[in-house]
Amino acid sequence: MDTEDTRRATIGDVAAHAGVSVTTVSHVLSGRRPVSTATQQKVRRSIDLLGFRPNEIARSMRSQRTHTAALVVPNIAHVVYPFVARGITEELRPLGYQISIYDTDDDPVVKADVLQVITDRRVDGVILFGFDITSTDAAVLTGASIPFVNGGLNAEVDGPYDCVRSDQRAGLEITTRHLIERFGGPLAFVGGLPGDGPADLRESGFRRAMAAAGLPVDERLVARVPYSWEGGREALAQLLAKDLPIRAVVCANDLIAIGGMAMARERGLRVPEDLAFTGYDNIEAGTMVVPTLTSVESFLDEQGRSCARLLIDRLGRGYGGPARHVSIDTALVVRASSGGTGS
Amino acid sequence: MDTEDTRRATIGDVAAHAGVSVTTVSHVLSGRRPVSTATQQKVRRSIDLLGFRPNEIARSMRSQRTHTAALVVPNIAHVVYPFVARGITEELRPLGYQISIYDTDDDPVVKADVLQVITDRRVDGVILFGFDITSTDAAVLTGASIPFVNGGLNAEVDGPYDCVRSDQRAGLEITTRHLIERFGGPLAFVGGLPGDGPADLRESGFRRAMAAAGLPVDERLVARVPYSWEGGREALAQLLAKDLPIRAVVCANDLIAIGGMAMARERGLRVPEDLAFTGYDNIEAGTMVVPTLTSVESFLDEQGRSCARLLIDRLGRGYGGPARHVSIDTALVVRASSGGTGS
DNA sequence: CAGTATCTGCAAATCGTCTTGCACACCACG
DNA sequence: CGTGGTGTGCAAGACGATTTGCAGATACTG
Repeated sequence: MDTEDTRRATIGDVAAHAGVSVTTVSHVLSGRRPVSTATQQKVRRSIDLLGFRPNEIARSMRSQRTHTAALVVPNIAHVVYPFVARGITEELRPLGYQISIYDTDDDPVVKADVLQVITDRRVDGVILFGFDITSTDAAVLTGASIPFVNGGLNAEVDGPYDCVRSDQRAGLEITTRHLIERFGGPLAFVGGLPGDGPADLRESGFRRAMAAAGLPVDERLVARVPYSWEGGREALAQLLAKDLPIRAVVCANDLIAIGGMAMARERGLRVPEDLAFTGYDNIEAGTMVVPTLTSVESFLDEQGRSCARLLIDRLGRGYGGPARHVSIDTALVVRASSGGTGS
Repeated sequence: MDTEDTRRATIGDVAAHAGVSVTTVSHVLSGRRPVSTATQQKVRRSIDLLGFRPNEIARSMRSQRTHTAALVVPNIAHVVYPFVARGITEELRPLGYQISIYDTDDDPVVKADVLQVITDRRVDGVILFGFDITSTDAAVLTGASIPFVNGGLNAEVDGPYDCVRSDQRAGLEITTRHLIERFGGPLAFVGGLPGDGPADLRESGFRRAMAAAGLPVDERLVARVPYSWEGGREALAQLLAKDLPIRAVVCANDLIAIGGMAMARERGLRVPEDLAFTGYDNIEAGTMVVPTLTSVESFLDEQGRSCARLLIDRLGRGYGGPARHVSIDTALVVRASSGGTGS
């Protein structure tokens, strides 16, 4: 038996209980018009007694604002996105925004659907992270006058939308330069498969650093494999089989580097004494393998925070004005795999 | 300047454009009353022309349903929660629910606030994962008649709420038994700090398996440290310093095990020939360290799916009926750290 | 004492959708 | 020609809050 009334109290219930009109209750709540102290107290007591809380749906209906920002990501289980989400939340929650995270399951159809749904729900703003934005996607949002920010690896620096990214090319230049300074050469490079998002950017970073140091790239020492531990093992097996001298390996991400190190050690090489390694992304596993892995930190939480700030800014300015582009710096984290200690 | 009208079309605009009443448009949309084919076509054309989409806020207001479920987690950046989120999404999205993920920043105050806010927004249901539910938390939700399900390590099997958990005690019994069968003894145990959520449960699993095998627990071989890589290193350093014979180490999670293995190898021990290890949680890093780590998989996505199913069920049945409790089985994953191959 | 501010508080309209009660037209049947 | 279905469509009233126009009390001013 429900002793409790199942329906939540409305502002009307409060007004009736306090013996005033709904207007008065609303004014007590919002403070937009003066209300006598006596009346205020009556009203507040009724509110407490009835456990009244304003219905946000009704509020949104009236005010046309939902105090909600949506974060859309391709796959929340991919390591990078949770950190981005935390950065965004930290920035936006204090301003009274709730963050709803939506996962598109790596499926463009689901992405389109999600975008439509959040548009129908009239979120105040959207942060897309980790996508190539299609013009249809953008049209859905702009058509509903919903501001959005694009972040992540594929965010177009030159696009017409606000965007945030980290400069991966520069990041790979840093690791390459680091290995050149410490060991000279010859250097091998293990990249991701072409077309896999950041692969081209990262490889171009390697090449640029080599060129800047006046070193030629030996194409026999360039391998491209899936961004995985197994990929790294395979790449190193191939490289070592060629029996060419190699002093260090620049890897395009940490999984490849960790797999590569494992293979090198299986083949009797000492890391970093015989062969040094660097990775990219600074994943947790890199701190737990032996030797610990030199990598590049791209400050995902900061990327998230930047997205949030851009969105806030856009919320204030409306759709007008130029698109803003923010680049987040990366940082080298030197560990044992490249000789360790300091940078 | 704005060629586009910034306001989205409403059902009224459609009606005016098609020369019919809003009722008719609504009936075309919902199909709840027959509408002549000619009228239907007129209306549909107007809808397309105007790009009309029903305002979900207004819909929710009217229907008292938001088609939204909230997932609340302590910290989305903690490895386990994204997988849970994926499981939930997979189960709930096909049923037309949107999933909003909320992060409480490991802060009970934020948790209370988030719960209040999602209540105010009238989500249809809530999944709490990874919390100790306080009676206040529950009261907020039940007071608003919002069904919820509690999942995760601390979900109370005997509590009055629907809940899902994996049997960690059984999981640790499995690893302990596995090591006993392979190596006999003596066995050491490295657990988490007492009071840190699952620590007590996991330790009791170890003890139960030892008792079942008729083996005494040597308390000198029991260490308790933070659930971290550093904790594992420290624990092994302490244990090895005692200079007692140890054949294998049961660790309460993978981070501890990986750190412990690293320390053991630094001290010149071979893993698993001199000292075998097992972990718990089956994190990715365990597949990348040398030797690879034997662990326990607890099927987080399946836990998520179960939560979702329980919630759906509750959504259908309403608040009545008994609380349901689901336990998700765990599975041993044997890798090199305990001798490898097969189970 | 009349005239004018300043407080208070109410009634009613609004946000966008869905649903219910009616009404009108048309057809068929006895 | 009445009677009773079907189709078809409109007007009006929720849902729960906010805001605006008004009006009755007071209090202050000349």
